[in-house]
Amino acid sequence: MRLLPHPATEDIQLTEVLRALSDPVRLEIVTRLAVHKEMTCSDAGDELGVHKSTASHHYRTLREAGVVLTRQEGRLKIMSLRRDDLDARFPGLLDSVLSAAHVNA
Amino acid sequence: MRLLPHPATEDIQLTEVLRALSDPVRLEIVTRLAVHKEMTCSDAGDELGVHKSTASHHYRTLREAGVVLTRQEGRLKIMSLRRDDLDARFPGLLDSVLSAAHVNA
DNA sequence: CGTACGATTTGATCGTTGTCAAACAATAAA
DNA sequence: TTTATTGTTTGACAACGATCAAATCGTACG
Repeated sequence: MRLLPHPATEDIQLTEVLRALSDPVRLEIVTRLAVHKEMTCSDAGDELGVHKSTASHHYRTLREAGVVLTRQEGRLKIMSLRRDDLDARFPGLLDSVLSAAHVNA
Repeated sequence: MRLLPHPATEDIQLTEVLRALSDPVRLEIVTRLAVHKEMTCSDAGDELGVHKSTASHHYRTLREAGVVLTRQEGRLKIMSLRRDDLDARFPGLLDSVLSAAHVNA
């Protein structure tokens, strides 16, 4: 079970998180992760309406911004929200965004 | 005392607000507005370190996203945060962003 | 009216970004 | 080892965005 490179919690930048969340496709990914806890990239991409390479680009953006954590299991890559890390760094931010996006966070 | 065109509260879009706040210069403007309540564009621009036309572009972006309200008094334009509108539409969002930006909201 | 002031607009430049398509890589399964 | 599955990477392209400089606009004041 490998982990892809992620920024440390203290290196997560507010403007980068906001930027990552400001794209509709990425916000959709995040709201789904809020509901399903974990998702494979394949599942996430199925209903996004963009090419898989585009989806992959968004996964990377979210990961590099520190919003999601990605681990590899077999040939699957599994994403999850970095809830605790984000809450520690920017208290209340993720919750308010999720509730603003009509997700029962 | 004239008002410039602004989006109605119900037309404020989450992704546009996040996008507006994701630029360091604009986030700086917003954090100053959180402290000073009202600012002329001239005052705001003085310490931003960008050309006044660049600053003007950011004012417009914030206004069109529904983050700030701009009114004209004489030859001054005065900006203020749309706190109530943003709170009504996206409860807690602005506060969490401001506190994340180290502002005693 | 002419001048100064405050701010926007326009034009140019340069980097970034969202997108698709096609090629590639890595892992699992037959 | 061949094949299928899962994602990533690369390349190309169009759109956007941040920036500065110069011109412009609107308002107030001599």
